[in-house]
Amino acid sequence: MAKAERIRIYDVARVAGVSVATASKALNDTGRMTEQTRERVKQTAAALGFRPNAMARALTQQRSFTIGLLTNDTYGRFTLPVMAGVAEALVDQGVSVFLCGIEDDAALGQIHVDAMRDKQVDGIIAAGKRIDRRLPVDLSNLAIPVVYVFTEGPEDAITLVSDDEQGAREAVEWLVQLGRQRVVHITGPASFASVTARETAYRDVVGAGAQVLNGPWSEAWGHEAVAKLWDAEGPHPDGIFCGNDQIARGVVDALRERGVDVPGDVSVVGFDNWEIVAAATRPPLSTVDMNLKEMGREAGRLILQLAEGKAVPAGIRKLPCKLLVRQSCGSALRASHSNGEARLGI
Amino acid sequence: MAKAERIRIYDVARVAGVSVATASKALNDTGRMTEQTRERVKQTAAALGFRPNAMARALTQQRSFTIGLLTNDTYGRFTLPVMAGVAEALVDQGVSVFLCGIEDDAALGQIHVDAMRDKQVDGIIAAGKRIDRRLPVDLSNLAIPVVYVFTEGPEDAITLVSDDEQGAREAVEWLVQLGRQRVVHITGPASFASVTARETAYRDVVGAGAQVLNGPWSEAWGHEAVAKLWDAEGPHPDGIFCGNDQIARGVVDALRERGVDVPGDVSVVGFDNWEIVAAATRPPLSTVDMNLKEMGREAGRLILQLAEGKAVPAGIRKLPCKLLVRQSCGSALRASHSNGEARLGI
DNA sequence: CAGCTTTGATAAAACGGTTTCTCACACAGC
DNA sequence: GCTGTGTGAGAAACCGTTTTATCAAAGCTG
Repeated sequence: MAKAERIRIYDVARVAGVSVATASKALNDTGRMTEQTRERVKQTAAALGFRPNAMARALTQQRSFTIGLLTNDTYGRFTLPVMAGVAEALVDQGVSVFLCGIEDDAALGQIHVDAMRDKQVDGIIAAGKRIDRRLPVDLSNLAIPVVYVFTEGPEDAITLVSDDEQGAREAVEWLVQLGRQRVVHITGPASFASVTARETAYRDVVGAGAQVLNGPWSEAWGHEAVAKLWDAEGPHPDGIFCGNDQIARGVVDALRERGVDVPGDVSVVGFDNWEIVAAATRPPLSTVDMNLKEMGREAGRLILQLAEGKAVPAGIRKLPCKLLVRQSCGSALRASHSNGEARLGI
Repeated sequence: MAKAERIRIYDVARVAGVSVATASKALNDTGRMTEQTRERVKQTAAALGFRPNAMARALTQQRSFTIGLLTNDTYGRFTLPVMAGVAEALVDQGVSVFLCGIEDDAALGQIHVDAMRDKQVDGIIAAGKRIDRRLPVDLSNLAIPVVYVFTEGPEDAITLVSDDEQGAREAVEWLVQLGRQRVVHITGPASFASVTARETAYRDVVGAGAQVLNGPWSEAWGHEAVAKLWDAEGPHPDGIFCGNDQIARGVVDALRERGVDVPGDVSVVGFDNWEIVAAATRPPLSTVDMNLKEMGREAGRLILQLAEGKAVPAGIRKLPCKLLVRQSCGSALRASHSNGEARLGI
């Protein structure tokens, strides 16, 4: 099969016996003409396998059907699901996504933003890995719509973040519902906004007797925190709400090594639903899912609206988290909705 | 700051007092003119902040400075580093990357390939997660250069894969060098080409007394395999080469639970260098890194060559793996080169 | 049947660049 | 002084679409 010359609308018009203008209008369902003519052009185009040149089209219209996804988290745990959601929301509309990792590098960020502008993207989605940090790029005064996802944006921007407080509340309430009396919170560094948000919710639910341990976001810290708690005087906790899944995994491992039964003696809940960690924990970890993919979908929808010129009210939108119950809490009354078990290749 | 109208080359020409043609030639370092004129145009362009419209440029030239990255592994462990490498190799050349996840879905794949063609990408990189599986898309007869990475391509294609045999050989030789006498191999399903490649190398090095256990690619299988080995009669292994890091982590955990010292009694090596698993294992896991990022870089370089019309010989290129020594083997004589500790956010 | 409106289709002008061709001019050679 | 030659610059064509303006023919109206 010869690599055929690409068919242009000119060819379609010639074969269909009409002018280029008519062909264009027929294919785009615009303008006026006999239904018969329109149909003939369409069939000719289909028969010839005509596909319009997106560059030429973008030049005349004001749309390139292209958006830029700028991310800090190349290509980490947070941006990944977001990307998947964005792509999912846009593929139906024929919109393609430029992926640009900027790695906390302002210069690199500028390069990518410039490249995006040159390539006339219809919008930019800026995605991060912390909701209390800005990306090292200036996207204001850009004449291109911008949506911020899981990162801090300017005051008057459209920003999508997770509702950490609500997620944490659900998790802790679940532990309390299970009858746990002494629930502690082992979490990350207090410098993170999500840490304080989750902690606030935790204290709200637990009330007096709240106990929070801050440390690094690591399995090792989970071990260490358990050691602290169990080596201390007095009654041990019977419920542990962890700031993320890595800490939770460390906690569960440490408890097992001490002969403490999870979920028999202690219920443990994590945060993030990082499948690879949560599903491999023994027993599998109950955890809070931030619905990052849905966040991506929503970002895609919003940027599309903006690209089409529709107005979207600015402000911060918190998207709800969802508690995902596995086996680390016991008594799984709540439906599991195990959405997507880890598909682990080699 | 008003969102200024975009500066066109027309504006540059007018301000510089030359024709559009001259301006274009000045900026692209083509054509003939006084060095003085050229410089004046360039300075005018810089002063005005002129940036050429990539769409318009792509229409006349035959380059869109855009490539498509088609991946099966949305957005998993293998494609991620590959993407990073690709992007790194291309950003300097002003080439942007369309990321398209196709999820083993032929229809979705076709949609994305069509979208790429419409958008006139200069090349396509097809990346997978298994070197013995094809992507569910037909990229032959495409009139656009294609490079296959970490996936099986057509016979006459340009394909980049990891050299599993060499990597496995290095790992096992390292165990033997350390004085390990009874090295076993716990690995994934035999249906994977990489499993047989690694096994072949293992048997080559170990010779008589080789023992291979196949199972799923999971931590659980690591536990199970250790149980089988240690519950059996006769002397226990003193070296274990694992088919991936998850299995290795299961093995190390299982050994610790049995009171077997790693690396004192047994040396363990994994495969993949999946930081989040390998670095969190206690002790941190020695493992084989497949250099996926370098594979991505090479793919980027190749696709660039092809896009520029240069010929590149077809065939399968195996890129070497690198043994990364951490603490699960003992006696770390070999330099560690711990390239990039896990940067774990919240 | 003259005058007006609607209809179907087209020619031509964008879009924002690059590239090919043409041309005026200065300069050297005879 | 006339011709050839290189040089700097610009006019115009082109890339492949969309869109606007135009127009002939047909259909109505009174």
